[in-house]
Amino acid sequence: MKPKIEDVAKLAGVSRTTVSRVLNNRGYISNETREKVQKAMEELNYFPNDVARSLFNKRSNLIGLILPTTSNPFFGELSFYLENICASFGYKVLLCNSLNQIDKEEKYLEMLLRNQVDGIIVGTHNRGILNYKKQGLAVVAIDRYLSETIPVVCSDNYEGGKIATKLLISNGCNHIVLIDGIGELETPARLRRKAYLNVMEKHGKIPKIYEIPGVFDPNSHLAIIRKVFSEYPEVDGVFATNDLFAASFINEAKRRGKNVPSDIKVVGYDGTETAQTLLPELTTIKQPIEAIAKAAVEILLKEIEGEFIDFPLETKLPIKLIKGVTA
Amino acid sequence: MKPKIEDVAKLAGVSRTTVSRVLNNRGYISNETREKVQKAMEELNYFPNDVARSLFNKRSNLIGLILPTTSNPFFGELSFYLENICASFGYKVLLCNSLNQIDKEEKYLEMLLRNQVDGIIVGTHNRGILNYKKQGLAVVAIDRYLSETIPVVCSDNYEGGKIATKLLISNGCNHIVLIDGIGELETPARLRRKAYLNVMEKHGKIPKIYEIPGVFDPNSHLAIIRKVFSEYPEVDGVFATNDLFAASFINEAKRRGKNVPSDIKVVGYDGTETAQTLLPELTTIKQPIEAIAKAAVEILLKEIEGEFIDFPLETKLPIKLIKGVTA
DNA sequence: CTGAAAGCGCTTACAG
DNA sequence: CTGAAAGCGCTTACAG
Repeated sequence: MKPKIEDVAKLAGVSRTTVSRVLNNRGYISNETREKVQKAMEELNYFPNDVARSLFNKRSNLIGLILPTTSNPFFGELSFYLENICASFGYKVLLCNSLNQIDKEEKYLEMLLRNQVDGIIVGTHNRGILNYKKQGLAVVAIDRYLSETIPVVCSDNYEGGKIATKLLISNGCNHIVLIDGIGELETPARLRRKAYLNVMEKHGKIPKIYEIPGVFDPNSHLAIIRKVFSEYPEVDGVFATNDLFAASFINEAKRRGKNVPSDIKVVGYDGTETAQTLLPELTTIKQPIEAIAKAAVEILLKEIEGEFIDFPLETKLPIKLIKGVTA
Repeated sequence: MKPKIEDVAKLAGVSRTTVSRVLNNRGYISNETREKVQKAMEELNYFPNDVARSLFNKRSNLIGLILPTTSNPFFGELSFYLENICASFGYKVLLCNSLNQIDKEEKYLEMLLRNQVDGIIVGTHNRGILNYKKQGLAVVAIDRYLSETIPVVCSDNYEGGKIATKLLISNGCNHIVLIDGIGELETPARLRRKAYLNVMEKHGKIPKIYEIPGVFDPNSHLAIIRKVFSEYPEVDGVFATNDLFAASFINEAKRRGKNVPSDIKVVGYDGTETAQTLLPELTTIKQPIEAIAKAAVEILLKEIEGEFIDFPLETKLPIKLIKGVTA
């Protein structure tokens, strides 16, 4: 049904080898032959079967992308950039939304390996990936330490946490709460918390951390946020480690008749385009999402193309404070 | 390097055929043999090469997903559901962010065909797809009419537009503007506009339509929104065909000292989880994103699995008014 | 119950 | 400059 290389060869009156050669622009072919072949390809509306090519070449030009969920604006934007940048280099992206569930991640991982992906970009917390590094698979992590040999791309989380906390302090807050995701291992994003703790200590203030369990389920934020108000009513500053947490908090504060920023100041994190459009009032730390994507793809391609070891194990990109009105 | 079926066969002391059989659970195999083979597979940490399988089976279990951009919360959430539902049926998703650019769409389309996808889910405006329907490829469109034979899944756009416009009118608005994306052909989403026009006419009100060109670039909203204020200062109601337009409008209104809703009432569209979290005040028409995704995948799989013609050409899912405080 | 052979659609040495 | 042959890693009739 679909034309194959043999059909083209027959129509053009040449061998399959020759057709393959014009397809790949390899070896010598007379112009006459090339034209005959090209005409035949057009006539048949032929395009090559990349599955067959991958099988032979042991190269799929496929990249696996594992992240929690594209529903989240940070990962939605990140996946857009990652995919588009991959496409610009001729790579295709297999999307995996793992919701940070380990069983899902393992299934996705196996799926990607079965599909012979050339590399994997990981934005989830799981450490299971590391088992596969041995298999010679190219891997790059975004904001996650997966193993000593897997390069990481992240933004300057410590600096971001520092700026956010300092801003709240210099704006006169005394009871500053950190609203963070549930305690993941030592991810770079954890440095936001570390910076908060350090700055608080340095200024002689008592830190208070509240952890949201269902990080990617906005409906789960409320219970914890209510706890902040009931347990720590004197709260007058909040550093939320992502903008959705910040928004949920602001919303609940309003519902309780608190004014932001006069009663409570709030700083978020991420600064996605979506959040900036929907909630431009929010003061937040903006991550350079496009730059992160670019760095991640470039490193991964270096790994894939085997350019020795001249890629950095950690790439830290600068963040930026976006001054809104909430802090 | 990577173990292949032959390695397993050798280790287990059987033929490749037999290994394949236990892999696929096909034909008769003695328990003894099966166990030997399974042991060998584990020992070698073997898993099959799906590229080779696809080549033989002429079945890739790959679905192409073409949409404007996962940066946009509607498509971010949609792609999450689509991918997860596909995964639950054993299908993998190749992500394509076309930004509605025709040249990109054509390239993506060719890429998908070369990769032998079993089907394509399309959420972009392009009509080029239709050329390929002949090739026997399964296609389903989300909110787009691509051709007479391609099934469409959408929410009840007309009803949504009607509810939104009526709400503004019943809330006392007299100068209601529609802020819409640039004039695409006859997409189902166009019915939002049609409903607006019909309802306005029925109530003897003058419609005013403003079109935003860079639909997926929030930075481009502002110019048009300013025009609304300068050209039509009496505006007291806005129906925005997506929540980001609505947010941009509200933001500019505030900047101009207008109060929403007392001076101007605003109704948005989409009601994504992200928008509901970041801007819960917004009154909007919520699309049933998960249901749309489910219907789309189910129809596509029916097409792929060739279940005759028992899938509907148009699937219209109900929308819901979310009462916020902006209208 | 098990295996040898052919073939999925390509590409690449190797000859000529 | 061009082609016949072998092979990428699988699976499926067909025999036995």
